[in-house]
Amino acid sequence: MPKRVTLKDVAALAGVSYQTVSKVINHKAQVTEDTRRRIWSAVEELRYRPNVIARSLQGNRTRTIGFTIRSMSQGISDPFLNELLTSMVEAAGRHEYDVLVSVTEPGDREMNTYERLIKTGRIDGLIVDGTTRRDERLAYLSQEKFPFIAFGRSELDMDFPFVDVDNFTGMYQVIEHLIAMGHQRIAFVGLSPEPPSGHDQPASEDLSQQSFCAYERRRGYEAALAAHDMPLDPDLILSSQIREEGGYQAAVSLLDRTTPPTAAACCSDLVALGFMRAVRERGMDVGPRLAVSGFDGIPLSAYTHPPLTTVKQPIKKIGELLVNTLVHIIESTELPERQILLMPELIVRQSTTGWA
Amino acid sequence: MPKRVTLKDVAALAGVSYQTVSKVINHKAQVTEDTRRRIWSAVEELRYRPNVIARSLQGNRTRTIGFTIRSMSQGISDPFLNELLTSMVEAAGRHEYDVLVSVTEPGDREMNTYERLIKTGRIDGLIVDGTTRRDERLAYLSQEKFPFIAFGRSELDMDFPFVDVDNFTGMYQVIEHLIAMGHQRIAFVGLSPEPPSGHDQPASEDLSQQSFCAYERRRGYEAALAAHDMPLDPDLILSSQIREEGGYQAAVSLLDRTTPPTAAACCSDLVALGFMRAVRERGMDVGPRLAVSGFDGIPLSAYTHPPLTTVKQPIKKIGELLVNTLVHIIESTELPERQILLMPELIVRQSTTGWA
DNA sequence: CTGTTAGCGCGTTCAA
DNA sequence: TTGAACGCGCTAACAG
Repeated sequence: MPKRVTLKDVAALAGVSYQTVSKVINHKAQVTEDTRRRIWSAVEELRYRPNVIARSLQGNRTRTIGFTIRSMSQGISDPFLNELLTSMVEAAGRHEYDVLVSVTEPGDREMNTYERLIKTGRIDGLIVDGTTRRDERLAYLSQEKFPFIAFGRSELDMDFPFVDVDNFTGMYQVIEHLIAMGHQRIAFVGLSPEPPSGHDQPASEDLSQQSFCAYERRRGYEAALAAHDMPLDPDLILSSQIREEGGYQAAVSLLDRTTPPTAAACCSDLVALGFMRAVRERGMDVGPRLAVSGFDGIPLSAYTHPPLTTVKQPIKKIGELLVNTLVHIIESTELPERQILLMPELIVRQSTTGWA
Repeated sequence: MPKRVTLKDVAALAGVSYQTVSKVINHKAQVTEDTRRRIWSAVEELRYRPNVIARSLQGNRTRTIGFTIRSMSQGISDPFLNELLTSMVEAAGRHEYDVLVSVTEPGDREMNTYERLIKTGRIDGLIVDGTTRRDERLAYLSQEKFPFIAFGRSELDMDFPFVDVDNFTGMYQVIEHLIAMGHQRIAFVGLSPEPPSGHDQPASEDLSQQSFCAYERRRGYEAALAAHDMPLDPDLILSSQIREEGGYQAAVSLLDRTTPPTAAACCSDLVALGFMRAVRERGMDVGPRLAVSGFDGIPLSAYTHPPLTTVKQPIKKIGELLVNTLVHIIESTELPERQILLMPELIVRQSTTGWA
């Protein structure tokens, strides 16, 4: 580790006290033009950069925001992370903040992780991903009055800041589209964090385990059917693991029935891909007679075979809004909006329409 | 922001000096069983957690490692990031380190970003991604004697720690496989960071801009052809943007020729997907007569249509090795190996063999 | 205009 | 076995 240059080194070279250097660097000083120049040239010569740790200690703020991803099998969709993280880090940079990433595993020790995160003083605020219907993490952070923002909502008896996409409407639009294409038996492939449960048995009845966004999407499915006076057949509602394999298995279980559905609305693009693979393995074609839709709008969805009908989330914008809003909260500056709901966009492609 | 509990608060409650508390907490004290118990119960009651910023300042180490991703269009493949980052963060956690993520954009200001990163004292070491053939970042870090490790090698006149995959051999194996399948005209679709250049004109001759791993893969391609006495046709070597779109465009340019190739070895799975889409749009089938291969072995590659022949990188292991090695370097502890080269694994699927 | 004193929370002396 | 003094690098408040 190279020796670090400190204020005192600069001060020595410039022939002033180091406190004066500090003032000049922070533009909080009335100094003669001469000493200012001496100081800045010493800074340049020594390539001095202020120690952010010392600054943090003294200022009681780290200019760092935390971001927790839930390890594998839950939380954000793979191909999103890059884009989300990049947009968050870039947005943070614009406010001169850094981003610290932590991985948390749902379970007993999870709250300990959060406690450590917020009580050791290494971050000024936290971005929480993958909210559940009853998310204790949010309740905890709120109770501790720690600045945070959630990517996704939750059914809590409290207000908290969030950025979310209207998953209900997104799925509603998908189902309406499928109905418009003439489908009568539309399956819904939901998400479950753990190994696939069978039919309509959520992996656990515990609301604190159920993904909020998956729940919203399912509500959108049910509402759309109801709005068109179509029956809700519990046998057509599955939940699958979050990745390709889950969709594959769901498809197997659906397609081998005597009366399989003619359309499947999947809760993620990756799941839809797994689903489509199973379809092809059975020698069938994905298209108007057996429609498959995804959710997320990952870039890849345009390049699958057939290209996937999906709902696109404005992921870059989400990252920016999360960071910008959180920074406002941290700095207690004026805030246009603490709760932001974005509309997703239905993208219709050949996986539901065929090649016409 | 809630008020923070400090050592002094604990000391007051336990009725001892705060220095004593510090010793007990760090297990560096001979104290009576009685005071020890009083202290720990005070810690519990107050839910005291040591302030890591203060610790960092005093100890001159932050227990934080930095990870720089190159923003969009370069660097690590999308679907990898989640897995790599997760494995890195988890591995770091085992050493009680955190991970700070930065985004850097290749260009003039890039080195400033690195200077800031290492001179402001916020990280103890750095993991550098997306190395180029002549990577000035590595030279700079090395010259500054800042602890770092690269994901990927570089052609520098110096030794530095890295974890890399043998991309040369990986691509070599792909080409041998294609040759064994009877192909005589095998195209190579390389990677270029910027908008696609035409033929064999690297976006720039500047080695500091050329991706090292892409170069290695191309060398593997050339070596395999040579080993089988096959001619090297410059017209069959393209470079494409790193994502799906690039593969799509490369395919368009290849397939519309009078004598198109019968196989295409792509430098990434995403590129291969774009390629395959273009093939299908022309009413052709990907398979033994028009083979396409990828590189990376992202989970998705098993679910494409047809499933993609690819080279799988042990990404989780890479993340762990990067972190473990870097921590050894930071702490100057014994080190089994500073330069680690992992063998990738060829996975043959139907995109080159067809459905038998 | 500039330097001095003080303290952020902690770990490490060294005395008591 | 415990506590007092000191300093990590910096900024803030005040004194000169």
